[in-house]
Amino acid sequence: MLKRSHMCGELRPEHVGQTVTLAGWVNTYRDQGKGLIFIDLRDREGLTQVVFNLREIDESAVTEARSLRREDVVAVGGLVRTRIGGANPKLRTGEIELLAQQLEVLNKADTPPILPDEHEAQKIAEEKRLQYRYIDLRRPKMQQILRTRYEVTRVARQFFANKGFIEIETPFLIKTTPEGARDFIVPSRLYPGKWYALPQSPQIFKQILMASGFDRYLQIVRCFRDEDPRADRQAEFSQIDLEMSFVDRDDVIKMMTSFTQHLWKEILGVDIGDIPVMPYHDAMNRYGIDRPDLRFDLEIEDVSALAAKTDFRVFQEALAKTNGVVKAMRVPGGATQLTRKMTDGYSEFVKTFRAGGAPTVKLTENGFETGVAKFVAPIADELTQRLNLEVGDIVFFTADTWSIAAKAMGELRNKIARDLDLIDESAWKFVWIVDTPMFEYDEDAQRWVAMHHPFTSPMPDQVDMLETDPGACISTGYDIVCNGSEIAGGSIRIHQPPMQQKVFRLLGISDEEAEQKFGFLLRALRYGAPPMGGIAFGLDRLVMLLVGTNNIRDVIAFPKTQSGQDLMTEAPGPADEAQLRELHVKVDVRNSKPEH
RNA sequence: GGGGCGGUAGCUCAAUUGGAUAGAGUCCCGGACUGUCGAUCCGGUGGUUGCGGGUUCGAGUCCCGUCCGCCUCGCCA
Repeated sequence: MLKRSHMCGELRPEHVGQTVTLAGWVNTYRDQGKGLIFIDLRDREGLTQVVFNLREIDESAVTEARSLRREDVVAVGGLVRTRIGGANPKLRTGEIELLAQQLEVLNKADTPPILPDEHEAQKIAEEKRLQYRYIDLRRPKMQQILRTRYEVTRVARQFFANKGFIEIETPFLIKTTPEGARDFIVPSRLYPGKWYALPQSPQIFKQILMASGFDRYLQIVRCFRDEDPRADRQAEFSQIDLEMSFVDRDDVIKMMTSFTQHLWKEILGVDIGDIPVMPYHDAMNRYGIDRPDLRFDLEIEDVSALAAKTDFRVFQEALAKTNGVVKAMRVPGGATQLTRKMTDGYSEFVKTFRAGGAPTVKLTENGFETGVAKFVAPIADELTQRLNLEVGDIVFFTADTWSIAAKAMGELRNKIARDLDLIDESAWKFVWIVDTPMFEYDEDAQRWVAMHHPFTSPMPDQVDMLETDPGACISTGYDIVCNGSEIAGGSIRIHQPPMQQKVFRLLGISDEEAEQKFGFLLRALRYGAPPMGGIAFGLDRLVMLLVGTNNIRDVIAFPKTQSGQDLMTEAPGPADEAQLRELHVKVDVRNSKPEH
């Protein structure tokens, strides 16, 4: 076999005159006739033009070169020379070419169903790209994304190593735990009828490592949650998981701010500056969402008090509800930019978030017009003043319970920003969201559920509230949000058994159940656990932001589809009877089809 | 589990109101061409219209079911 001497992105005019050997994939072939063939040879570093010339080598080699097709794997030896036909500015190697002297076909490829071209990839159905992932991953863009992903983990390991963090692996085969997402479970061969679960995160183990005295822990780790995927969500995903001992909230925020700044500097060369801190309720009230996109200015106002003065039944009915509110959002210039069809569309849009609709008014030179203008007439001046309205503005309202109205308005805010192109795509807007409530009440289950997770500590001055007013109790939780995307979340943990017990009870987990499910954690706390706190960065989302994609499958080498299949390997697949017998598992596929 | 969009040649798409032998580009095959670079030009092969049923003289098109992909609500401590 011809031995490779250089990579295909490497050769420059200074190599002219050298005899080299390249190896790679045939990216394109251009046959100029019996005596002259061009091949663009590709490897992960780039493209190099190879020329086969009948005048320079024997005819059989040219004939063989002529049979090359896309994605054949070849090695070519020859002489580097300046291009005769002029340089190609599109290629980094565009000033030179390799005059072939030897050709070895290492693997003749079948005609590829898809091609790893950037201009093709835009058009090719993602289904095909996933099915032939090995071809799609040859694309320079995909290579660059996965390299960036590696760079992120490399920078993280280096940064935290310098800060005294130790990387420790935690098990994948663990015990199923209550709360949280649905677990993936794995049958136990040695214990009939018993099951392992795959971790939703290494949360409990990293806390125990703190109890074990490791002080600072890091792990870049896969997590598993058996929930429906989304554009930015996969059933298996990766975290940069961190935990620190003897720290409070500000210590963690400081450390992780520093890391985030360092990461953006290292990967993009961008100085993101300080990361502001915003209380959860501010985020919800002003932006309607706990991960506000601060790249644009639209803000939401609570106008309940004004709305109460109107006769509009929608407002009155909402305000009559427990926690009923009326929210308003001014869209500057929206009166002219948004058509009736669009505003009707927005009304339908908010219905998907269980709001009733999004009534509007436009402010014209003649005062409020269209929509609910006649209802807001009595509060016209106050509303104008409150929202700083100007002629040409449009105002959207939502009226419902606080949580529904806020969410509907928050989603509408993001949608209008996209539609009106208000988002500064070059901006990096980070914010810490803090002071999140410990619990929210689940109406369906009729009980409190943890907003973060059951191991989150309340703020020190809030401990008494656990008993008096759990719904108002503020946690130590903190999330980093970047451009409307949550990239990390964590908290100070409970490190004293009595408080952990108290929180379990509040969550409706009995002492017996707590002992059975979390006994090992409670004992670990009992035998001496330090105050501790940590965070986990969503690696996939970090990479998505850094490479500028909104598709999580782009940043995972072998991702799954929305129905949890791997189109390349066709997982999941059946297991044979013997395997199942060994695992003491019997399959009971209920046929949900109607009988007829 | 719900809603929306889609599935036609290897790939990307078209096909009028239900109407003739389902077309085009590209890929592939053959030919021409010694400076191309998303090469070009000429010719050709290539189809279970996702799958199963139904309506009809006739279905890519209409109806029912089903599978798959994407987006989304629920869900995701």
